[in-house]
Amino acid sequence: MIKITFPDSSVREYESGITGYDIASSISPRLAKEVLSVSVNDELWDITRPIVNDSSIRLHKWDDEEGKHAFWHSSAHLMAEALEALYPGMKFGIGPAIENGFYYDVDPGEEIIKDSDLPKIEQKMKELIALKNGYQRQDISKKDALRIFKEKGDEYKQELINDLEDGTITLYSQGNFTDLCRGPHLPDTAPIKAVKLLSVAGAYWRGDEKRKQLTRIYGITFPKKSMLDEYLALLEEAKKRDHRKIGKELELFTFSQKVGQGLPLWLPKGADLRTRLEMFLRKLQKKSGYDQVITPHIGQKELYVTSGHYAKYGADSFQPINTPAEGEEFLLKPMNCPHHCEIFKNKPHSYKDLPIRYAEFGTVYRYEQSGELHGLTRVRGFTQDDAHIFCRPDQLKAEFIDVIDIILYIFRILDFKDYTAQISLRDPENTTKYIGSNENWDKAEQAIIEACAEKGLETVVETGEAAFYGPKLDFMVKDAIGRKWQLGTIQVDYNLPERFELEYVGADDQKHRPVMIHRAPFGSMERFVAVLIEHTAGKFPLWLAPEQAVVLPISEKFNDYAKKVVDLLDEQDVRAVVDDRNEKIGRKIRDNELKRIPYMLIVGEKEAENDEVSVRKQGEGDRGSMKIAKFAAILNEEIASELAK
RNA sequence: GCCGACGUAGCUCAGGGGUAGAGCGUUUCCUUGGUAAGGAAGAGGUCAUGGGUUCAAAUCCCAUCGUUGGCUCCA
Repeated sequence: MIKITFPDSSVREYESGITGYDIASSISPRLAKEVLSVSVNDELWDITRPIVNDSSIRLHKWDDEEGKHAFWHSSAHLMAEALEALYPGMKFGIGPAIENGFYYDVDPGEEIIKDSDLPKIEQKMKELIALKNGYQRQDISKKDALRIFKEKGDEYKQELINDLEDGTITLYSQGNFTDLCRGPHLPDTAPIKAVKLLSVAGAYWRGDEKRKQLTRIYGITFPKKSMLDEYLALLEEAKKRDHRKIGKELELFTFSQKVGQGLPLWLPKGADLRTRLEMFLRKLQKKSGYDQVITPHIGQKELYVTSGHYAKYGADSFQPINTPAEGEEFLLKPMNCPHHCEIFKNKPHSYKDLPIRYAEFGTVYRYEQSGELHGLTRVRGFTQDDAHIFCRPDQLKAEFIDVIDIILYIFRILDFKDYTAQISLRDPENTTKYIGSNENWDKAEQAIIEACAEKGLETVVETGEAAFYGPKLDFMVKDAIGRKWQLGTIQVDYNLPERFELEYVGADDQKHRPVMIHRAPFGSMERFVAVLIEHTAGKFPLWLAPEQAVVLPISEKFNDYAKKVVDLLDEQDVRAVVDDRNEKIGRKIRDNELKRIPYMLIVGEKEAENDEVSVRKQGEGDRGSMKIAKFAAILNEEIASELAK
């Protein structure tokens, strides 16, 4: 007999050799039907694998990550089986479960797999599901594993096996398909009731663009047909929040082929929104001791040679601008830090002056590869809400924490709850990617980790994700369909102060090197506005809305009164416009609802007689009539409460 | 940059080897209406651009540009 410990710490005895499935059955038939995988001493197992030692277990159903994972991973194998049947000789890379579904990277040789081939692959998968083949696990020696895949002619699997320890290698087979795999898998294909292959993409083998590009097929499966329908409906719904769509509908921004790709044109309402965000941050920064500076859009190439950016990015960025005078070379400003370093050097600084905080809404230009451009979230010309803090080493942590506070404050005001704070450290295996001494890197990384710990900030650590000159703390926020974008960023830098030979005079009358913090709470105005649009679906908070109210005259007879209302509201700092089209009130309401203007003010004979407006809130409906001044007061109160979070 | 998809009126899209369609928007006229689409008439397109095939190309083929789902990259 063995002892099985459950998550609630209860312990039951079972015969040695019991399986996860058997344990689930012993609890309830329903659980047995739903269990997909099992964690045995925190290792994920098949529910058919015999447990022979005392263990603590967790059973996973569809609702658990681990359950879905087994389901989708098994689906990936199923797709591979279908592919092998349809395309004999196809070679396989890796095929994992992902957050939503699964993919498989395959090398179809001479064949090209297109979107239009997906239905026939789906069809094959459905045929294979009907066979209800079991997934068989098999331990195998490294030598045998290599032999099998060598015979099959699959060099990708051989490469993977070569990186594995002998004694840890397992194969899984279902039907005619055998794959190198750690598992776990479903007992058989029967639970897979709905299949949808979503897209075809190119993906470099092992993520290395110097290696062969394989064909990646994305798919998703569900235990019920209705769940697939719901998922697809959800995706459709999410697409309605796409900032590119809403940006067009609400006339916030546009692009022009003639101006160039990745170069956004802000339309009046978008510019208004963006300016308001800038003013908001300006005010916040003023309170936090920042000084606003302004620097030019180009700088001598030499400036970026000094900063190290030219060596790192020069070849892959916009090329130098040449002037009629010989030998002059300028670069479009790809970042503001070198300029700010030169501002710091404008005069000598005492330790008493520090920290010095230079802020600038600095527009920068970066040559992003064409395939990387994406709406407003990835562009070639954008404006960073940048600032550089020059401080003494003993001030670093406090400064860092202050910046975290600014970012969290902004997220709170704008209701961004679902964010990830990511600490990006350098890859210790590959230090040539970075500049600066090991000692400085260690100090900088330590400072970030300590500051986060002190703030009690929940973080994830990514090694190898640091900037080339220093580690950073990034705040990642998801868009409508779940893609993560970096918004706020804080970076510690010991390198630029050294390269620019920045100094201050200490209490000891000696020269010392300041530490630098790069930070941008929004990240860039473009990306921030994009994510804000997707979060709000274009229904901006009142304080940000380009138009806060629209006055709707019942008939053209009341257009003059409507204009008077707008003027009166303007005196109370309320942004209002008139819809004076020759349309019925129902039509005006509909159109302005769709424009997401927060308040509609309906005016006709009754209102004109009493200096009133009939108030209607966007998405909510009639709020009754009130004096114009009262409405303005209510609106300003609402704004105050939005900004008091 | 790479793999896949797409590009038709301001917007959303249908069509498709025989010379251009719808709805919305826009313009004019009628209507002056009280809480989510009033009516009529008109204007508007070198079917992304450049080649090729063909008696004939918006339609088929190639290239380029742009957009897009991914990959890589992201100072």
